[in-house]
Parts: sequence; structure tokens; C-alpha cells
Amino acid sequence: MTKHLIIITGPTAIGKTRVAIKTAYFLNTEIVSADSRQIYRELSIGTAVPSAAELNSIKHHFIHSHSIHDNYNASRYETEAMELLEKLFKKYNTVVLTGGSMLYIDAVCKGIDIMPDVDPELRQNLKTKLNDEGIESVRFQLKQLDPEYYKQVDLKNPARIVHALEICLMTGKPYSSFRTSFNKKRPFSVTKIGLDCNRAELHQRINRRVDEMIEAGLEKEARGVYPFKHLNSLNTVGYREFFAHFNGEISKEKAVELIKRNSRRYARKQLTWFRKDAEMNWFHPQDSEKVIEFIQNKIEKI
RNA sequence: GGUGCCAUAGCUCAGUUGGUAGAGCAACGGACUGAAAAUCCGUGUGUCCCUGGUUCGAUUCCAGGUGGCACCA
Repeated sequence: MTKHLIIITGPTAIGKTRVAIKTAYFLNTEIVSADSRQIYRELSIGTAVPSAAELNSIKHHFIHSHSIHDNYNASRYETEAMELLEKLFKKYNTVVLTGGSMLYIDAVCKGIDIMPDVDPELRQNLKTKLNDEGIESVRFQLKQLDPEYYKQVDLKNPARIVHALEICLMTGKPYSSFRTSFNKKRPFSVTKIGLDCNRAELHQRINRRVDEMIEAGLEKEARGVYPFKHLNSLNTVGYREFFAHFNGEISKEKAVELIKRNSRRYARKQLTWFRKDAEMNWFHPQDSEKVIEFIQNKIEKI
């Protein structure tokens, strides 16, 4: 029996949860979340996790399953998601995966090259070097250790250069030797549903949702994790703006305004990524019936 | 009703001694393989309020109109 993974994605605040739940309900299956921030149990309001009622109606995975202290990443997600899918596909022929984390979705569909875990101490050292000596110094070091990748990398992007260096230094081999861009074979078919609407409507949805988050007590939630503000997991829209407010750098009003703006920019970035995906089938978030109909047809054909 | 000031990008405004214009913010486009809600790159998007007049040429000068603000009635 062929197994099917239905992916429901789209920009932040578009209404993925609702469509995913309707779809999972119709297919009588469970939902796997592909959201790099809803995965943290310390974050709820600012990441817009599904409501208790929604979580009760359909079994969800990777919601609040990890801690902000866990040092999570896309590769760990790939491993854990694939293990989970193997189990779920023993029980179901179809599983719904939903979320807006582009790289996490790709990790499930195509896989990520195998590399060693990054040593946090090494990362800190390289960050310090970057800070003290400037981007030139890490650039130069990368040129020595991996001239091949040096030719391709965005030389203005410190995160890319630092990561390549990390791998070179930890393995003694060039980073480029790990980059196969090989798409892993998956034991299931993939159907991608992209949700989108016109931009003005999307901005309205985002602004409204941020206002709801504020009413629901986002400030208090952010205050609670403020001591850990340096963690990557908290370099997150909705939290870092409040941290700036707690630091006395900006007013609360300004923080709220920035959360809205940064959410809009995040949505735009997601759309840029999804748009170039030729496998995406686009729908309006109100058209969940059409989505289900489309999926039904697709599954019957395979 | 009278007088004065203003009208330029989505917003706040600059500017052109007459040769169709530029800042900030917002917005938009793109890259992306173990930080991805991260990180980085790029782009002015415009009936210069309307209608006439002067002029080779008006967003700019003049007149009228419309709208806004202030003050006086």
C-alpha cells in the first residue's frame, strides 16, 4: 500500500492549522508539525500553537515536544520526523505534515547532508573571532580550508562562513565535501499544498493575530523566558522585540509595531521560498473543501 | 464669510534660480543544506491636487478652482 505525506504550508498567520485539522479529520489521521518554534514547550502565545481544543481534536506531534535549552536544529528534526513517520505509516496510509519552517519541510522531503553536530564552544570561539577581527578573518580562513566552498558562498553572510568553518575545523575535511545535494529517497509520496491570499488580506491577518497575542499575554510569556534571551531558540519574532523593550531600548508600543513588521517580513520570506517550489499546489485558506477534494484525487491516482 | 499658510512615493517630508524629482520609515524582489521565526543580498514603486495662462518647455511662475490647517469674524 502506497503511503502519502500531505504537506500543508504557507506564510505565517495564513490559517494552516485550520486547514490541516480539517484535512486530518477527513483522512482520519494525525498531524506532524513542521514549525521550528512551536516545538518549544516554553513558547505558546508568541508562536501561535494550536488551541487546546484543536490539539484535542486531532493528535499533533512536535508541538511543545522540546525545550528552548535543547539546541535543536533542522537535522535533528529530520531524524526525529522520519522515525515518527515510520511509526505513523504503520498505522495510517496518509499523514498530514503542517508548518511554515521551510528548511524543516525540505529536511523531510529531501533530507539534509550528513555532518557532525556543531560543538557549541567552537561556534562561540568563531563568533568571537568574527566580532574581534571582522568578517575578513573568517573569510580568509575558509579560503584556506575550503577554496571550493569559498567560491560559492555568500561572502557577506557571516553565518554561512562560520558554519562552513565549523565543519572544516571539526572534521579536518572541507565543508564542500559533505555537500552532496543528493535528494534522499523517501518511502512515501509527497503532496504539497500551499496556502496564500492577497497581500493586504495577509497583512490584516498578521496584524490582527499580533493584537490577539498581546491580549493573550505575550508580554508576560516573554518576561518569563527573558533570562534566556541569548538562546537561539529565542531569537524569535514576538520575543526578541519584547526583550528589547525589557532592556529599555524601545517602548512597548514600538515593540508591538516591530512584531507586526517582522511577522510581515517573515511571511514574505516564506513566500519567496515556497514560490520557487514547482511541486506546490496553491489554494486560498478558505477553500479547505477544494484542498480535500484535490488530495482525494491525488491519492486515488497513485 | 474674510485673511494667511499648505497640497510632491503607502506615511512623514525635502527639492527643482523653469529642463518631469529624493530622503527616512513602510513596501517589494531574491539567496538559502545542522542557527532557518535564523542569516544575508538587492529594488524608488510618483497624473509633483485640478483647470487654464505665460513659456521652446511648468511639479516649480501667474490666475481660478478644490481640499486641509490656523487665525479673524
